[in-house]
Amino acid sequence: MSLEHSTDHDHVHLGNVFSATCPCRDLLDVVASKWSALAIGALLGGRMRFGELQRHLDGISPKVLTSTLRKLEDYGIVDREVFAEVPLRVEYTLTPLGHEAGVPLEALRVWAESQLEHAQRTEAARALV
Amino acid sequence: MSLEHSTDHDHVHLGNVFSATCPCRDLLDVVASKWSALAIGALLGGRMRFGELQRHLDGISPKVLTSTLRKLEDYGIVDREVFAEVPLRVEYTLTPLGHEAGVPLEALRVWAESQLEHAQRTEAARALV
DNA sequence: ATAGTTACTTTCCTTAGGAAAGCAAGAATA
DNA sequence: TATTCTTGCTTTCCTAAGGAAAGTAACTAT
Repeated sequence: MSLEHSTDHDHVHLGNVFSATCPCRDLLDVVASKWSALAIGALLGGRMRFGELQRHLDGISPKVLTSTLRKLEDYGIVDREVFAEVPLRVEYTLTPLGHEAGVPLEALRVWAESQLEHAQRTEAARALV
Repeated sequence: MSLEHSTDHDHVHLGNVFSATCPCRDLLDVVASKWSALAIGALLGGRMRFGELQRHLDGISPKVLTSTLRKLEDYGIVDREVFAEVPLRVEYTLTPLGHEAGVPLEALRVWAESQLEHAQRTEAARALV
């Protein structure tokens, strides 16, 4: 209840996403996207290879998957491991930061899935226009 | 623990965001974006006029704000009210659905803001390349 | 007649998203 | 030896979305 004593569990608010120049705005931008949310969601289940991710994220092109994973890697959300085998094996995992981001993203995913009926209704509404 | 008896509190999983053709994929796409997250976050504080939102969402152009709000309106996440005054007044509010979406989005925002240090580190790392 | 207010729209340009095809590096097969 | 197969990409091309700047409509106040 008190703001006076903070513990290790408290996340200190250093930034403001509403400010255009705050670095945390970029972080939000990277994470708040359809493909990032799905990639992180998939990786919550454990490490995955490029091809596995591509099959899991139905409809993604290899180009977009690459750029999505690279951006997440740049921001320390996923980790990329290359195994010099033949055929080549590349595995992606979530970093601790990625796991943290995964919690609200998972909740968003669950929410979206639970709203199917509503989505169908609005789709029908738009079809009438 | 059991999946046998569901109550009114249970959200039924009707969809799968990982499937490209599932309507809930579109819903996720609309909501999982920088500007949508910020607009919904701002509106969690109560109704707002167009100009207020524009000032609150630092860096957004009126064109992008309009298209963001229109999309959210189409999906039943925000409500738009026009008051025939002079000068014109238009107010935006969250629908119940919007409030639901706001919960995980707020958590994502808080997470992004708490990770400022990390964002600065990665920014510094990229600057070295 | 001019300026001010609000909520946009329009134009133009750049960036991101998406489909399709190509590529590199070996291993296995014919 | 040549072809095929696998994986993890990259490249090219095109369209859609994002962003900056200026313009517009409608009415009030000066």
